[in-house]
Amino acid sequence: MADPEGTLTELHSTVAPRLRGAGLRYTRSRRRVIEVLAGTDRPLTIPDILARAGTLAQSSVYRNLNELIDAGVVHRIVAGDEFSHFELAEELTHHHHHLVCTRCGRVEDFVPTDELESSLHSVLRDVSASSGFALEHHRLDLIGTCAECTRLTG
Amino acid sequence: MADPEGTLTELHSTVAPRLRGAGLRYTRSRRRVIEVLAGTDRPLTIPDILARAGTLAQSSVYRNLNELIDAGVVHRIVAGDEFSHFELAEELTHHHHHLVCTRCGRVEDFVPTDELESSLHSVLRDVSASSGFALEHHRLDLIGTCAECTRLTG
DNA sequence: CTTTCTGCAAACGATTTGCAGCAGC
DNA sequence: GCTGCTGCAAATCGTTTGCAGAAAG
Repeated sequence: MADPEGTLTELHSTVAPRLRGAGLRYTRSRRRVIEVLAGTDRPLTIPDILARAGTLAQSSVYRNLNELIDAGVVHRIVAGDEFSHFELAEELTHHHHHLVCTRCGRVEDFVPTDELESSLHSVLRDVSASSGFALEHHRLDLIGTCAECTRLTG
Repeated sequence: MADPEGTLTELHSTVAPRLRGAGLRYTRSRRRVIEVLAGTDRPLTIPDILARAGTLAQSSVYRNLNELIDAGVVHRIVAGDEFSHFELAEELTHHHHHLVCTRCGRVEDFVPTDELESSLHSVLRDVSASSGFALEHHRLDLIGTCAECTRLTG
């Protein structure tokens, strides 16, 4: 958490007005949660976050995450695993999808090629238009076994 | 559930050996669950299934679904909604993706064009190959508001 | 100061599980 | 018959919530 490049500072100044706009205070706990999420390249579970955050009540983390989600700053991923996973909203980072490991439940990010995204977009527009569905966003997950689990169990 | 075309009979004769292969009996409850899932065009929740199945204990449905999933005959969809949704495995029906409504939690099927699927496949192969991830399958969901909810609430 | 948070512990609710009797083969 | 399944009720466990004291502004 050294932040030599001022990335966190920049992040906080993006997040702060969003919360204020939602009538929320940008408290120390919320800042901590945001920092933890910013300091990783994969969506984290509540236990992950608690382990990295120092002293924070579990209930506060749950509550804060829900508020951050309502404010559009954090995104929840339900992977089928026992825990939900949380990450910063794509708007604060970059568009990506997920690799979900069916053995260990771990979720990792992957950034799609422009080619994939543009063909995806054009087709999705058609589908939603023809079914009267108002598309907000899409979710593309690759399900399988991560490198580590493959190594361990074949 | 008239089944004039014998579709259900055919389905049962596909499912039965799979269960036997997994050391499971194809009991009346399990047949019923399969029939209910076959009789709809969208993934159902446990309450949905109970409402359509006649008299079945909730715990048996939960238990049976898990066994059917282990046997590869049923597939679980976690939509972020309070309940999980269940559908027949694609192998018993056809490949498709989902439209998930963020307002009412309803999940509907959509069948992708060949164009989408083939570009998806080629890119996904690349991604998984380069990350050491053993790809089993993919999941593409469109998230938004369904036609009905749009009509009701704008 | 007033309002909104936090931490604790208790409540919730979807899903799982133990057990006694019943059905599949 | 033996084994595996069902139904019921109780237990589990991730997540939510009520409340009294503590920070934010």
